[in-house]
Amino acid sequence: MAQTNPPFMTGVPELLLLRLLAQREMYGYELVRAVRLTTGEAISLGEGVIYPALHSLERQGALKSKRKAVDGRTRVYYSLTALGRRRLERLQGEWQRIQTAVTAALENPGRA
Amino acid sequence: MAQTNPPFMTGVPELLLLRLLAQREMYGYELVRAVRLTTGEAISLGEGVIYPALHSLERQGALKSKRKAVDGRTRVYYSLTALGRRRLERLQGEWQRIQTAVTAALENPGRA
DNA sequence: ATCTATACCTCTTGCTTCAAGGTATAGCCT
DNA sequence: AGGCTATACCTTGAAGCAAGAGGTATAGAT
Repeated sequence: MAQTNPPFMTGVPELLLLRLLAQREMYGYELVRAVRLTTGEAISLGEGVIYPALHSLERQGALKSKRKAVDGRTRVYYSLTALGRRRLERLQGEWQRIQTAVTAALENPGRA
Repeated sequence: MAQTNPPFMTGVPELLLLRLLAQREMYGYELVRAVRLTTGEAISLGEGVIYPALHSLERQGALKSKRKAVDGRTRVYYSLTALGRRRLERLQGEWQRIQTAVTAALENPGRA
């Protein structure tokens, strides 16, 4: 059980969170569903992935949080900082680089 | 020093090795250069990645090896087994799934 | 009263990649 | 002879991360 280190997923949670939060502020539980939706159910991240990732990003200054009470529930809304936006851009570039390279290698492993 | 867990690289070495060896048998040192070439220098895997990966894949029965002496040097040539071919197909599908989902989420994080 | 959905959280388990370092031969230049 | 580079194999240690399982608590519906 507990499939550890699933292929191609390293860095993906962070990238998706930053991308979603670049649009509007959201809270953890909401992000769990948003990831499933925006990836067309192809990627599903559990709370055990989302929450630690959010905390880590906040600790590093990429996100800032704000508690809000809604319908007697407490939500923690996250939004991007300037540092977070730069981080998103950098990560997005990395993704582009690797995605392009791997796809090219798969299609044409004979020549560069 | 030692950039650990670089984003988006998990599973990539294995995928690239299987893909290259699906074309023709190759030896470790050759694969190091082949990866650089076929990815247009975008991805460069050191020997510390290649050799352990090859050993692991062989142990799991995805590869078989054959020693050859060439010009007084000993090379270990690897080639795919039937199990390795199935593994390549499965991994390639995984890559496709995640690559498509992430790209879609990056372009259009608002709607599925 | 029970169950489901919402909403937060932590801990442990396995990986995996990567850099650095280690061995040995062949060929070239000085 | 001596030194350097390229070839060719290899191992070890560090750092971190995704995932599942499990834990707490409130609101609303059956």
